[in-house]
Amino acid sequence: MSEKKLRIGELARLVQVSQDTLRFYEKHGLLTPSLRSQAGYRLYSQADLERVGFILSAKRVGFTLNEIHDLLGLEVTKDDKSCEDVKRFVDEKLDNLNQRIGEMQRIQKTLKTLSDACCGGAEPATHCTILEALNAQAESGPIPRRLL
Amino acid sequence: MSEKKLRIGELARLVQVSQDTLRFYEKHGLLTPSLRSQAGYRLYSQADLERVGFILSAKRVGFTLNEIHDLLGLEVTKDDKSCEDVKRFVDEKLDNLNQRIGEMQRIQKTLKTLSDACCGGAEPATHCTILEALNAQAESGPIPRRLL
DNA sequence: TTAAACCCTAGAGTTAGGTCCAAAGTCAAC
DNA sequence: GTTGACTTTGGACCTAACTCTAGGGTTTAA
Repeated sequence: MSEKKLRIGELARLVQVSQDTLRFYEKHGLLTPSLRSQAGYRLYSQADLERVGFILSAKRVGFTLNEIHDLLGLEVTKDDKSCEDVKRFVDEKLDNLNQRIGEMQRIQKTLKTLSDACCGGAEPATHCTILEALNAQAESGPIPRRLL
Repeated sequence: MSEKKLRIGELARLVQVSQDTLRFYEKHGLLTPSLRSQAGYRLYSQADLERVGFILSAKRVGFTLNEIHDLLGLEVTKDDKSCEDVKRFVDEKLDNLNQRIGEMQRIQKTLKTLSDACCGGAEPATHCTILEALNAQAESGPIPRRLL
């Protein structure tokens, strides 16, 4: 009852990247298929699938392949003295993840302001560009000035 | 009472990028200084400063320079029939911004799981790698299994 | 038993986003 | 009136992350 293994083409289709990309990740130590067939075909396991899932996900949120490599390499062992290092590294990543989420939310608001203000909004052409929308936001700070 | 203009070095220091980068953005149509001195020096206005701020912010959250170029080009005019287009474009960006925020939060949780579980946590070496942490998360779905 | 569809490797090429350099002009201060 | 810190241009160079090509082996369905 060994699990079903995927060949490179199947995995590629499944996760929507090219076969070249998967080979590229392998060359750079991010994803080594757990097995090869007699003919030398790469055979990917379920775990490999999860791994590539993480890689792509991390990539989408802005980690570089190098960072992802490091993340995947993180491992805390029982007798750990590297614990501190791991925690430091992870916490740093957490920090700038937080910062970027904040920034994204800010841009999200800006885009929303733009989208709302422009099409059939009450004010016809007041907030008309990204930068005006940004300004509109900035001006309405903690205490929204326009309402005073 | 014309506003204070910045030369390229001052702006560069202010926003923490190289002068080359600013010139690069100019060459690619993202940021043209509002003025040049007689000698041909670039002079950046307050508005230019805001613009570069937006560019860098958008870049940090994962927009490409091309996308940023398009975002900056967005403009809704009074007699607008392009309104639909703008809205479509912006809403699409909003969508994948949302998706990426979700993904970031997921990774954030994973990292937190890792950080918590590893250093002095109750369970010593159970969740020890990113992928195990991911799994731990997945297993505790809507109804956290471990607690049942 | 052969054609179509798959896989392999090695290495060259591409794109985005800078970064570096050389040769030369400008400006403030001493 | 020259030194030193600034600026200009054009073009070469760089890194990350693919993407493509050539030349060849494998598997499977007809």
